Amino acid sequence: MPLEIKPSQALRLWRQVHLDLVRDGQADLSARQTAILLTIYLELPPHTVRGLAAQLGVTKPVITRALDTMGKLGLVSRKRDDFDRRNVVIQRTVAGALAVERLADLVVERAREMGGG
Amino acid sequence: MPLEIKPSQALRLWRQVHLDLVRDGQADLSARQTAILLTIYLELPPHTVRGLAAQLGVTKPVITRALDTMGKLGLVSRKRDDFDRRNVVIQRTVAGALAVERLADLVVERAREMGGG
DNA sequence: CCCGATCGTTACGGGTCCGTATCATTAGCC
DNA sequence: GGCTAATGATACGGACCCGTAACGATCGGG
Repeated sequence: MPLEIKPSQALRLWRQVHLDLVRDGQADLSARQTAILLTIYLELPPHTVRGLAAQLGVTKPVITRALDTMGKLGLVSRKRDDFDRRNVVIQRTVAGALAVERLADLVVERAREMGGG
Repeated sequence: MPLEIKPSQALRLWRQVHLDLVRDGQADLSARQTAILLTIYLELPPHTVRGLAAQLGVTKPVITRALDTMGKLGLVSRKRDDFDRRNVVIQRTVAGALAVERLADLVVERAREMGGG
């Protein structure tokens, strides 16, 4: 039961949601940061810097910096792993979950408004 | 004939497409840049700095800088308006059109892979 | 114990972007 | 011509991000 969508619809949806994000004055997340955020909130824990770097195909400092920024925004938090103290476990936050939920609603609503074609 | 999509589908689609963009090593466009690019390629010309700034709800320097960056990437180009030489007309490019088309195909394909739920 | 391997972080030099304020150029009108 | 209004570009100080390289902390096996 695949999701049917035409190229022109896809582009209009993509544009409209990005317009909404910009106009809402939300944090202007890059593609990398968005991918990291959604991976944390959609994939099963635990999440580590190493694992995220591998999934995204980027270096570890990229993840560290993104977590720094999103941490300041309250979207994620970090905690040392007590079983292997070299690891850092990335945790979800209430604010992050809310932001993700709002994004989902935004996409759903804008999709609903997309006429056929 | 609205486009039906569930919140969980929307999030998975959003994540997967962003993952693809990151992994393809493409230019890591911000939400603002994406909104600008798609507006130029989806809305009817002519496009001006002023008009784009108004549509996005941002200041003019934001548009100027974004056009600088995308110009270097070959995604857009600028030309002075011969009828009113204060204006700058933003033009599409072959590379830009290709990039937009690739994005559309990416979204369509990833949507097709989204199972129900 | 110690030493190599692995973890996440930090340092560095360079680039981009931000918002505000200012600028040069052009248009339009008297 | 001179004035105002409008356009897009630029200057500024500050913040963020990049990739590479190095770092301290920790684990685990000999």
